[in-house]
Amino acid sequence: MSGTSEGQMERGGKPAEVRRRSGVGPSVDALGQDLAHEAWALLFEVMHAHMRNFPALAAEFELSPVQAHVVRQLGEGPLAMSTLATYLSCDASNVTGLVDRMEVRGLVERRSSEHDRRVKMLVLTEAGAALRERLLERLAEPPAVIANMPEGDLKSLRDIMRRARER
Amino acid sequence: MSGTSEGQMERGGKPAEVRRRSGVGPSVDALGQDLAHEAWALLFEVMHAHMRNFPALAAEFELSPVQAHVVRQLGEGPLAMSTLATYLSCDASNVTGLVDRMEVRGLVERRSSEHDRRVKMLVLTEAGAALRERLLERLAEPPAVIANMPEGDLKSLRDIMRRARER
DNA sequence: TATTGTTATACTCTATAACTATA
DNA sequence: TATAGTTATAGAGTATAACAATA
Repeated sequence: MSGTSEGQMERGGKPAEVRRRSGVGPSVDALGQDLAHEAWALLFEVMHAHMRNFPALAAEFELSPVQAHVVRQLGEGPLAMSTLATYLSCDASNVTGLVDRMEVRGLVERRSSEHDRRVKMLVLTEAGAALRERLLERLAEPPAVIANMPEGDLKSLRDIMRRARER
Repeated sequence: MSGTSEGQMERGGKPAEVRRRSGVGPSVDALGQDLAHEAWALLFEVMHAHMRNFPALAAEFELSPVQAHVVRQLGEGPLAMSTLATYLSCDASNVTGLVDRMEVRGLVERRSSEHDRRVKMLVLTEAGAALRERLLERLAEPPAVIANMPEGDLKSLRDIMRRARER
């Protein structure tokens, strides 16, 4: 469930254009454009192009996009199936088949929890961990749009995102 | 249950930092971290949570993620099926079923091209265009991580992304 | 009774290959 | 022959519902 989505529904309320010019809410610049909206639109545009490439990136490792996500998550330590389902924002029933396929390929293992015998903990195999290292290095490669930025922009961007993460 | 299961504990580990080899790639700062890599990692982390929410956002309009993408693309004007396949980075055969489902829902129409009768052009119906307007407004809403930024950061971010887009 | 993981079922997205109707 | 779109088929991700084992 997406907890942030309800407060934004417009059921007879004022459309976004009206709010933008009303002077209520965030700062408005000289063009009458909400600054946050503009920055977000630009960021979205830049990130969208890159995110669309993610399936192809995962395929470089013969992983589906979701499998790549799982490999990434699982590096932090053992994870219960149900916890993984929460992280993936999907129903627990899907995790069974997902893990089945990854187990067949020797990437993950199911281990029964000793505390609660209903629970199965997932861990990366040695092969899975090795694959994860390569995947993380590949993910860490900045796309051209970032790599081509001048040093000043990179430093500003880094600092802005550091602050954003702290909030 | 004291210390009985170190190996089974969930999320017990430390975040595995990606180690950067020095001397590889562009400039390296005092920490031995490549600046572009660091900025990219932060941006990726901040954006990742939001991008993962896209299926739920599309579902607010009873669209699959791909259908939402199509509605967005189709606003620019009529599009050949094959061109849409290129934009979606998928095989043309998939577009048939995709458009079938959207046509049944009255969101798009197929129109035979007059120049080349093999080609079918896709256009949004009136209902599809109306849905697109609502979808674009929803997509334009900045997530909390952006909306909560101070004005100075927002302006810097906007300017950096404007420059990046021009390159 | 409630929870964890599984199974069964159905729908969508995706790829490959074979087909059609045009060009 | 080559191209645009379709159909057939298969595999993967997703949701809901019913179920067994365990708590």
